[in-house]
Amino acid sequence: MNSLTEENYLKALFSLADDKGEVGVNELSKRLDIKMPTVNSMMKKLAEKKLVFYESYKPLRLTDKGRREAGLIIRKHRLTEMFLVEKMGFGWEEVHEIAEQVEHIQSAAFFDKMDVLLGYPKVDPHGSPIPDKNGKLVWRQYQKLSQSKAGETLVLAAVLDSTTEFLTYLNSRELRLGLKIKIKAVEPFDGSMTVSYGKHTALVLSSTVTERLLVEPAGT
Amino acid sequence: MNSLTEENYLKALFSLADDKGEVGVNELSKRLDIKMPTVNSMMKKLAEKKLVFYESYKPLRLTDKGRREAGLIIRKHRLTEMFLVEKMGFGWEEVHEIAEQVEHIQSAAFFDKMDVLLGYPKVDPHGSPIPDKNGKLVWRQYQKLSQSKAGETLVLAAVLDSTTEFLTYLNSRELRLGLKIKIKAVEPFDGSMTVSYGKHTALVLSSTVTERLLVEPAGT
DNA sequence: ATATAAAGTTAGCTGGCTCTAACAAATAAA
DNA sequence: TTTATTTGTTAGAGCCAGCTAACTTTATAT
Ligand SMILES: [Mn+2]
Ligand SMILES: [Mn+2]
Ligand SMILES: [Mn+2]
Ligand SMILES: [Mn+2]
Repeated sequence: MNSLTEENYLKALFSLADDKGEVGVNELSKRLDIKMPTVNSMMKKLAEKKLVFYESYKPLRLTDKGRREAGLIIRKHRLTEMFLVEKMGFGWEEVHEIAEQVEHIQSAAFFDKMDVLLGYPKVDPHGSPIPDKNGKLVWRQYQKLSQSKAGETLVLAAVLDSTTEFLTYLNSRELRLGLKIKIKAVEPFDGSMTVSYGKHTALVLSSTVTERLLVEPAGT
Repeated sequence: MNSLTEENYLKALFSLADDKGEVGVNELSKRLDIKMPTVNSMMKKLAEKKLVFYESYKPLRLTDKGRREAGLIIRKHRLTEMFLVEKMGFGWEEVHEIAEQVEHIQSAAFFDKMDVLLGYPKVDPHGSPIPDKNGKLVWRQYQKLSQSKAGETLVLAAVLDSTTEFLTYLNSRELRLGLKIKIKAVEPFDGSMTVSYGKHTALVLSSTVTERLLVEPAGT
């Protein structure tokens, strides 16, 4: 059994992995807000447990086992967020912090029950996919809103930032998942977009925002 | 903020307190399955935090602050058990272990939401009272089934043992809270009782069982 | 009253997870 | 290609929560 601490390292490794599955110690250190020497020794420990490939001065990589265990924790996190929103009436901006704690509960039955009650959901309230019971996670092919062009109509599919601050900002603009958004103009200077959706006919989104929104073409 | 470890000590102190509110180090040590020297030093730490009164070679006592904080953890534990049974479909025999972990979640909103969804319950699935928001807990005046006499009719109000094993035994005999039980006979030799309830006309309960069941007079 | 047993304490050690300071390797800049 | 910067590692320390061994105090039996 992995400790709560180890679980948080695994999750961070998983989510920081680049296309090659590689993560730097420095990067991980910054994400977790834990100093590099601490991270370094934890990586040696996780390597002992066959969860991480570790070689001096080389990037870190999760083993299959490590990736699986990370996926299972993320599964618990996302099922929890979904449960909190769908069954307990929380807003999507309130659930990440709570799930960060609940994900460490050791009880398969607890999360299985959530899964059943929710009807085996495929995505969490932020549009992120929920890994299956083997910890396997697959993202649908979304792109960032920032990469779309004027004239396109898109559906808001997921957010890349689940902090209360960002989601509260989206709430204030009535931006929700599933919303159909039309891009009216893109300002070349700073990348800000003028968009329309629902009752909003001309709302401006900064690139800070459009970088954090994932969309798919309308009608998929 | 208290650590998970400190919270478990506080809960144990609370539940072991005798009529004078006193608890011995040895007693606490056995309950927590932690050796006496470890308990001893933790008591000094909790005394520093003004949660317990500690004097060498004298019994331990929770301070008002300690009792309040213990009560609030027990509140979270019992609300969780109630939520698991009432809203998630768990059996009363499955919830204690899960609640033992969930009680440490730091989120007032999480437990407030449970409270609202449950309609402000006064007791948990095992008949134990749920402390109020100030951590105050009051037991109704129940007595042990073992203290009742032949001929009496009683209502099963609470269990003193929430282990899976005991509750599974009760399930197998269809013994549930709220059940009306008539005592047909008490065997003086070993204190075992022959009782009738529901479809059961003559079922024998050992004193091990009757010691763990709390009852009140039928018609209260 | 004395001896024995039980309960409580002290001292010193361990493992888990964190840190800072100093050093080494790899990468980027000049 | 040499130098500077960034990244990664080692060494040594501290705090937390546990342990055993040895000792002291209090309670119980004889
Ligand atoms: Mn989240
Ligand atoms: Mn977490
Ligand atoms: Mn319980
Ligand atoms: Mn607990």
